[in-house]
Amino acid sequence: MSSPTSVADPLSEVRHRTPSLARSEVDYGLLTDLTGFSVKLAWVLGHGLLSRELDPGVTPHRFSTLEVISRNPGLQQTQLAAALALTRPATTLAVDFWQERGCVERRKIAGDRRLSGVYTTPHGEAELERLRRCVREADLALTADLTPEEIATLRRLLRKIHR
Amino acid sequence: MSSPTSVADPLSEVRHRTPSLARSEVDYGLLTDLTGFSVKLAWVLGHGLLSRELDPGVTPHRFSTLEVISRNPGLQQTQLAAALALTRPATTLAVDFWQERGCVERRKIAGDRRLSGVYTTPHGEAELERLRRCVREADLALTADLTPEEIATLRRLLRKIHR
DNA sequence: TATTGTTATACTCTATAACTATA
DNA sequence: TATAGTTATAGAGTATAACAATA
Repeated sequence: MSSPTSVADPLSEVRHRTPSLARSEVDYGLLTDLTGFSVKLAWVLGHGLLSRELDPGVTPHRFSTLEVISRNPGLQQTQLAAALALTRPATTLAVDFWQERGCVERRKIAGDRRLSGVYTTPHGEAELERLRRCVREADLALTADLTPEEIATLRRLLRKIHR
Repeated sequence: MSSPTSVADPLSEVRHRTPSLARSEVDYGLLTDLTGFSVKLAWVLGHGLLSRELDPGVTPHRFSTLEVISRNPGLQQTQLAAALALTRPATTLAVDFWQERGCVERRKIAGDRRLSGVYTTPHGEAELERLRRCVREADLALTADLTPEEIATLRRLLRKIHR
């Protein structure tokens, strides 16, 4: 079970810092009828829950970067940028972030000295394993009010949107 | 019907600037199994579609502000801040933005001279009507691959998340 | 002393452009 | 000349704190 009464329920805590169509006194007009606005509210809530779960400085986006590096050893930064829709400068900074923490390293690729592949270090893998647990927990909290069938349906429909 | 072949399909155009689990060569690992990541991708896509549809400078967030002001005449800025999860300084700037464009005005409230209510102007209402059409169009584009039943289901499930 | 709203300031994130080193 | 990656710089957005006016 989760921790006792001393720590507030993270879901309801983050929810109170999120706009709500249902709880609010104000009239949201057209926004109520927009799928995009509902998607945004769900995203704000999910981002808040996950940010709260992760270490300070480790944003959801930075976690995604490390996860993709881990699953694609030797990925070039240009490919990483394409996969996460980052600019190349932003990718440099993201890789710097994890490299400074000893979680990834750049290795020169033989044959073309402009290129370097990015790899997780053993310490990075250990960190990632810990972060993955936080991420799974935040994702469970996000969908806590849904049945497994509803979660599956929601994912299927969202995937039809973003593919 | 929409415009002819000279203008590219906005959905596919924005999609190409969005990360994609399905189209990409890279392995997204755990991210594939996260509802939160799917929500984020859908949000990025929707935000891109809507930004593209609105005038330069008019962000989705600023549209929401104007819509809420319009539907709640005389709302105080503190209430507006609470409804949209803005800080009060951010609310001041958002109201300034629309006031500079002649779309809203602040009116002093009799009885407590600290307070002022925010109202749309006739010009603001006309602008809003035009913007609402853009917003509806972007929302239709976002859900173009879903049936009406699927859209209803998606909204119901998202609402269960953010309430 | 508390509250509404504004101003000042700083920080993060991102985007563009310019630079380097290779090819 | 084109490309991978870096650095420099500027812009948008947001957050905190300090402030003014009023209660």
